[in-house]
Amino acid sequence: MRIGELAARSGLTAKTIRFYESAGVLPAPARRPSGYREYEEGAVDRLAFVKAAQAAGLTLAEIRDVIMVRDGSGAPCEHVVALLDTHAADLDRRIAELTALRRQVQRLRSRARTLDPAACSPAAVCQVIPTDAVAAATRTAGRRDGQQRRGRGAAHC
Amino acid sequence: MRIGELAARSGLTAKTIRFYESAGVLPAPARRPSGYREYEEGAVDRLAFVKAAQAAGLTLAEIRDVIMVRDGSGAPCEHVVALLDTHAADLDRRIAELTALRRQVQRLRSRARTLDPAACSPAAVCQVIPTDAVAAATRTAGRRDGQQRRGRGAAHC
DNA sequence: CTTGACCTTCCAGTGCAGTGGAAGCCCTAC
DNA sequence: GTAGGGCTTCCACTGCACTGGAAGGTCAAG
Repeated sequence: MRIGELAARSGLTAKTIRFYESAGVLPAPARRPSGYREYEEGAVDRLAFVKAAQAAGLTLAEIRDVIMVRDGSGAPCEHVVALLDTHAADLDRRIAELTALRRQVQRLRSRARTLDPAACSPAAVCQVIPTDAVAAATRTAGRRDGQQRRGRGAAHC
Repeated sequence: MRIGELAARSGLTAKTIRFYESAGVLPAPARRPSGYREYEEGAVDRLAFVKAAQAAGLTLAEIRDVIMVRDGSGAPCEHVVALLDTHAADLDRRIAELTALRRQVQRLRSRARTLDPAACSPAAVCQVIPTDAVAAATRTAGRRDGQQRRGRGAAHC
């Protein structure tokens, strides 16, 4: 089948499928004389796996590694289980961070109700966010290094 | 004071301070004849506010808006409270998503213990991640608006 | 023979908050 | 007069998963 049909059958766009090929999660298919990609049935399953693995929180780079193990030495199950464990730990940490941040926001929000809007001084910009209180609480949490986003789901619609 | 001293006093780098100026969260200071930035004391407070607002989950764009309200019409408290409410709702949503994902990963992980590694077929890549199970669980989950962050990093291999 | 859907490649941009580095000026101490 | 540290600007890059668009080739129907 051509890329358009694969896109329709997998629920992805043709553009995304080409991107997946370049990302190494989908093998480069045969080409027609015209240059058009010609996919076999297996491509649908492969894309289903990619979607399922993404939904389980794996990145494309991780999925690519899993697939390379699969296409090389054999069953990647151990590797996958290790990835799941790592992601579970990441999720626990992130959930704890976000929960702490949520509590902090709630505290600020509640405190705001007790403040006099007129008492807000330009120097502090806004007294609802005191310049000394929050820092410690979320210093570990709201750090901004690695992206995440996971949880995806509605990611591609 | 020059930018190096402000950096030391605020706990940021000079580079970050210049970036904040370009992002509109720190007003452009006076310049010495040499072109060096010359900051007043207030800049320390301003940067403390920016850090506190970031710790409370606000983005630089939101902080810039708050500051523009402050420097314009007056007290931005209402605006800030609205932002806090929005972020609280975002956090609730994201925590729920991540919690659902966490449960799903746990399910896959548990199920993996019952599987025979030899039964893994190349077509499915890896039976630990079934191509039909996960989708529904996180389908409702992550919109891409709220960035997550957090250090995933190549935890595998 | 043309229309239009479909396909190709390549380049660039998105969002977020910075970080890295190059090329070059300023200032003080030795 | 030179060594150094600090400062300036500008551009590019990070991570992640796409998405948009341009310029052009392919193919079947009318």
